[in-house]
Amino acid sequence: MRYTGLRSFQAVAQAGGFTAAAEQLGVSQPTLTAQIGALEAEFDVRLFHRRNRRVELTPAGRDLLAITTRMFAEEREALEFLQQSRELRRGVLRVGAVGPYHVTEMLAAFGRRYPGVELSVALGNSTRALQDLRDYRTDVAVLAHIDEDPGLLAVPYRRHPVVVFTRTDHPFAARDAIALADLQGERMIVREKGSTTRRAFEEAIGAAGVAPRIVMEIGSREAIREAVIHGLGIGYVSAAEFVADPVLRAVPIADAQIFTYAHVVILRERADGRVIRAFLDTVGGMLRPE
Amino acid sequence: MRYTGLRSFQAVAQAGGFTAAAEQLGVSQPTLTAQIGALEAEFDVRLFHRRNRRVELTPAGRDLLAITTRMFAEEREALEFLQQSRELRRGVLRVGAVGPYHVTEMLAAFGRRYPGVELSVALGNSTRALQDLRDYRTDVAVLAHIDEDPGLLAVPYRRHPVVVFTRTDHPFAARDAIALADLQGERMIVREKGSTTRRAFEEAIGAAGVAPRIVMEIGSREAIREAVIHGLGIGYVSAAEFVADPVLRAVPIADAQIFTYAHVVILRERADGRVIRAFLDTVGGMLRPE
DNA sequence: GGCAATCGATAGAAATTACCTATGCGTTAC
DNA sequence: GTAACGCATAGGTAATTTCTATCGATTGCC
Repeated sequence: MRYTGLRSFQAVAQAGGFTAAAEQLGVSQPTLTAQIGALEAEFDVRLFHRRNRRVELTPAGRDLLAITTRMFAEEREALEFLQQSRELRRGVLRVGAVGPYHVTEMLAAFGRRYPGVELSVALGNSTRALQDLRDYRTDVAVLAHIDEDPGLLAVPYRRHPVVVFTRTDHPFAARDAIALADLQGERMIVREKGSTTRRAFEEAIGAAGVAPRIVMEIGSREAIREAVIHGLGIGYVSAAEFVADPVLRAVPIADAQIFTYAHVVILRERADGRVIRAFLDTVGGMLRPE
Repeated sequence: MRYTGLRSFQAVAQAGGFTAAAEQLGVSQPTLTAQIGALEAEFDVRLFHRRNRRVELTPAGRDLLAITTRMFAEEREALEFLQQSRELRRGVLRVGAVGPYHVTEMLAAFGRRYPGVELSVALGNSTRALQDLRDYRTDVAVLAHIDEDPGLLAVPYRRHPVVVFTRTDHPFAARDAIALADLQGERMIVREKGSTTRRAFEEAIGAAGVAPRIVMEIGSREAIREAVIHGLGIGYVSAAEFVADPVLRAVPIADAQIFTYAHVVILRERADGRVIRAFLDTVGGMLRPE
């Protein structure tokens, strides 16, 4: 009652009459008569003088109007906020990712489409990214890794071939491509166990029966790159993550389909969230598995 | 729906849970589930993460909460205002009067009883006072005059004898009282036609068959006083309105009951107004005819 | 000066909304 | 492992809101 009464009061006060307010409010005039009557009766306060055919605010009504005007301004703001949220003219999208490679591209596209939505990116390893996702600290994760958790939904975004890279003084550096078999006995520096790239690579050489000579295992892309630059051996990396250098050369592997995949991962239970849907939709138009 | 939904949202957000909010709000928990569910469905926005057995605001929820908090603060203020109006801890009382004689006394008593109510007095002639009353510019009028208008309600407040006043060098000045008959042939200065005092006075001398000699008719108490001071004749005035002066002397009339009455006048249609009722009630305790 | 139009009040009924009880499912705590 | 806790669901009830029809009164127009 209190809300409806105040709303009717506000409308009548602003419209300057019951009939006008009723039209403006989309209700019938007796409704307003009843509601304002109830309000006045409950608090035993006259809010309007019904002077003949005209209504006029009492002093108490004037004071009340000042308050309700502010109140309904806030209400409008709340509804406007919700409306804008629905239309994604505002909101927040928080993304966790292991590297800036793909996520920047995705967020650029999303940002163009929904300029009102605030974007935030948390970079970290895949474990952290997944934990943030599960804890609702992020809405989306961009990962290579695929967790078999049924609570997760992973959408393949893009795949990249794994390439070998060497110093320019290595024989491979002169070639357009190599064959997997060429790696037999090669001194290689590899990623740590658990690396998605390593898993894909080892699967391929295992299937081909090729056995490079592993000289070092390092848990960092950047560190491997340094090691290769210093001539400790050759390395491999996802083509998307290869950083050019004057003394380095990336060489494709011709006869093997070794890929790493970038996935967009969300919580299945949040798949119907509006911002998340919009993000997947935006990203969906960018799918281009190499 | 919108209001109830927002109220439920506000309660859950502040209480930190549906059950706690339900208790605090005096409704059942499913009510809140339904209402917030409806709100979220209507705008397709998640406001809370229902994470296991705990609820947590989403970013959108946090933004909305900031708005609704302000909104409900305004609502509380509005209800508080109405509550205070009911208890007359605030409000306005506007009084119209012809002179400050009685109204000051009444307002002092009213002000002591209802310190929160703002008081205002408009002094003027009785015509103006009545017009202000009819136009709702004042709530109460304090008048001598009684209008026979059925729309008015006049409460007698106090009555005052009409006294004769003279210069101190006039024979009457030495007497404790005079009789009506003593006025026969006296040079008198009288009020204008329509004056309540004049009507009461003439009624009395008419009944007694006494005929003073009217030397002047003036439409102002102050002007009559000046005229008497200058020796143009003797005057009469309501005892309550007599202003002392070294050269003036007021003399009661022993054998006549000539009175003027102070009335508290209100519009009958507003007799049930809270402030007006309170005023009449306060004044009622002060009734003391004479 | 009379008639039509306008505005708010009233009465009674209909539709929508808000709300409750009972219960289920999953998690947390002892 | 069991009990307690917290939110979701289902179905029904109570309360509020709102409607239509009509009246009474005033204002404006001709």
